[in-house]
Amino acid sequence: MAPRPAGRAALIPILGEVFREHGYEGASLAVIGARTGLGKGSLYHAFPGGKEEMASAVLAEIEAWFEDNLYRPLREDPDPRAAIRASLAATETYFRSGRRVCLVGVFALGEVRDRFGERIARYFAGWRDALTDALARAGRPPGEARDLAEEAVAAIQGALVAARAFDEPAMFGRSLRRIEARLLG
Amino acid sequence: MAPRPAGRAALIPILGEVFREHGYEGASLAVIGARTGLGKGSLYHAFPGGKEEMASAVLAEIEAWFEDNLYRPLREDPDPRAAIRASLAATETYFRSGRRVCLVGVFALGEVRDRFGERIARYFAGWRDALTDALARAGRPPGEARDLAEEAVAAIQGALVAARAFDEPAMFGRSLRRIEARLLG
DNA sequence: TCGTGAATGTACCGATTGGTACAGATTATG
DNA sequence: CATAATCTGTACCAATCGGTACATTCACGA
Repeated sequence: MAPRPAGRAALIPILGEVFREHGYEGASLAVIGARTGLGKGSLYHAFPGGKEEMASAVLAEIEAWFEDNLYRPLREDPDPRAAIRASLAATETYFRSGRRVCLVGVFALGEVRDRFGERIARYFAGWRDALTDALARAGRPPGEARDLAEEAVAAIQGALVAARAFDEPAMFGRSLRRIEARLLG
Repeated sequence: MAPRPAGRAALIPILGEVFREHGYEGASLAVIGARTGLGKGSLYHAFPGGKEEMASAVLAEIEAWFEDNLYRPLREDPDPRAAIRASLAATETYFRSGRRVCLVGVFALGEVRDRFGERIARYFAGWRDALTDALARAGRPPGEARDLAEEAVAAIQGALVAARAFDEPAMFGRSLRRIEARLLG
């Protein structure tokens, strides 16, 4: 596939934040235009498929980031315990210590799940499986590893919801530390 | 306050489902009308404040339901361990074994949080505090009780997100059983 | 300096949004 | 039956939605 204009790449993080803050349907072309400083002409030039293509590009970037920065290290780091610790630290940074919301989680709860269902499931499954792998390599019995991983992935999502519901971002860090204790304890 | 027409009460559960499925902004008057079988005239007669009043009424019903069926029993049941078990069973039933989403959680993640922020926080705080109370009465040290409660409330939200992301409602029941083990173990 | 294609802003499209106005139907009360 | 209050459907409103069309501007190679 032909390389898209460079500007496109720069837009994706902005689009990500807009989708995070407003959700898929809530992210109108008006607010996207305002945040990117671009008119519809430019937006549709970079993303001929409109909003759907924008969201798809954002999802692709997120998938790639998590694969590179979380899943692969969890699977491949020779020190699985260190990898688990590092992955939780990266998670805290990525979600801005609870001030940022998980776009995939938001999508999962909304109507857009029908549109991106496969990729949403893949994002979560990738996380769970990578964590399962690390836990197993750290000595956990396979079944227990998978259970713990499933629990941790869900707990992270829940911590993001709760931190936002309480309007208390610090809750996210507390949750991550509890999760780390459970995983490594 | 004067009692609203009886029809109003019957509408609220329907409105709740619509808001759950579509979110606040996604629940257009068109779909609300279709689901309730009522025209705008009737809807605005029952809820002069429009969508905001509808959502507010739904939230009020949810708050009351949780207070009556979860929070108060957790605080008052002389057998706190039985109360915790019962509250988790009620939770599984309420969320239809993971097929139903938490409206308050959905609101917390969306833009509507600005509109209902206080009540969203109160819903979560009520849950956490009631569970903290039961755990303390069951013999947990106060700090540990509160931590466990916070973790459990977040975990329930996370389990709902994950169950929907994986499109695997059974995950919710699994999570609840793990939570029960942690709380009572 | 010119030409060319990419990049961009703007006007516009039909559809839909939340909300209002109001006339007519329905119901309860005398 | 008559009258009044309560409901309810429909037509309508301005604003906004996602998306298209197109004329203009821009950067850059020949």
